Amino acid sequence: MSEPQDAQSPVFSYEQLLFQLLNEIGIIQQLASTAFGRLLPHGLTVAQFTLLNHCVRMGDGKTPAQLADNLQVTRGTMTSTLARLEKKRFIRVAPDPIDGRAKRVFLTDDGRAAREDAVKAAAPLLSQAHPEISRDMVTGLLPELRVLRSWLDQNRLA
Amino acid sequence: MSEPQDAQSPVFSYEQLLFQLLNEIGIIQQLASTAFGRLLPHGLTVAQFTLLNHCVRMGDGKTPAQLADNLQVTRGTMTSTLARLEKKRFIRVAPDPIDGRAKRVFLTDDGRAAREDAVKAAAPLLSQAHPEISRDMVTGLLPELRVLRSWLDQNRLA
DNA sequence: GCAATATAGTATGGCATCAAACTAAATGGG
DNA sequence: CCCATTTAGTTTGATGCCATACTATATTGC
Repeated sequence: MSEPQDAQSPVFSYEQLLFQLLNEIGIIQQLASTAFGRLLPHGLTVAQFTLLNHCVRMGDGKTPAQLADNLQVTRGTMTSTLARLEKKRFIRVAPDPIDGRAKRVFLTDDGRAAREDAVKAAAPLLSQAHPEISRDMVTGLLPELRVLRSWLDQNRLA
Repeated sequence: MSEPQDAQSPVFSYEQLLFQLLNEIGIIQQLASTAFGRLLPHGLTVAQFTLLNHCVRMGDGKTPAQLADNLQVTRGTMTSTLARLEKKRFIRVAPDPIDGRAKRVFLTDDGRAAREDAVKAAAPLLSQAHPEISRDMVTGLLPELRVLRSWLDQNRLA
């Protein structure tokens, strides 16, 4: 029915192009996260690894509310993920000594070790992308996607 | 502790960079899909809209297995989404006259209308991204992300 | 033809996610 | 001081998603 279209031509509206982009991003996310999740050790899920990784890289001792904000999930979601990680003894959750409403989240030694194992388990899969996905392509994409993320973050509708 | 690093410098390994990229993509996906889901009409979810939209754009009459493959979800997931859309009368699912195992999925008039409404509801949000996210940026990102998606698709472990 | 295999679809169970409603503690304006 | 509001965290219910195990139908090899 329709001819193949070059993305440069004005046949696609800006809205259509942006929608295609977000669509592509959605599928990449799904494929990558499913593949990654399959090889995580210690029964870790992607969400659980993401939290451990964040604590290792950004420092622990944050409140659940801060973590939820940093990782872009609701507090309810964070409550659930923290409970699962605590049951596995990968984190420790202590009451905040100053603010009676708040808690503080700390990594355990087991948690650090599990995160290390996960990083080691994932490395081969990532390496496999080379050379089809070149380093230049990755370094080129990163700043632009950060702009996009930043915009979405700012314009979050509450 | 550590100095800010330019992504071009070899301080980040290829694996680390790719991981950062996938991380960024994950967060973009989550923010975009949550925002999009909030303004969908008729109680549509993102997954349900995606299916309707696919049928409108790529033609209906496909089997659930084909749809699952096209949209990159498992067949179990597709069974569930199809059931919800059928309950809303947005699609019709008929047995395949030739292959006794298969079914065929067709849009209803209500389904087409609901998809139209959804597109109209989403347009303002997408337009809002201009000019922070330029058309050139979008058209530049698209082909590269398609390469990445394609690679992940090919190397799907399973 | 028939047995072995492959494919279509379903069912179950578990995790992640959001929205909305809720409890408890802190904060701020009179 | 106290009440109203804000903030931290939890709970509940719904959806999406995967993995796994299952049924039913088709295909293939002998």
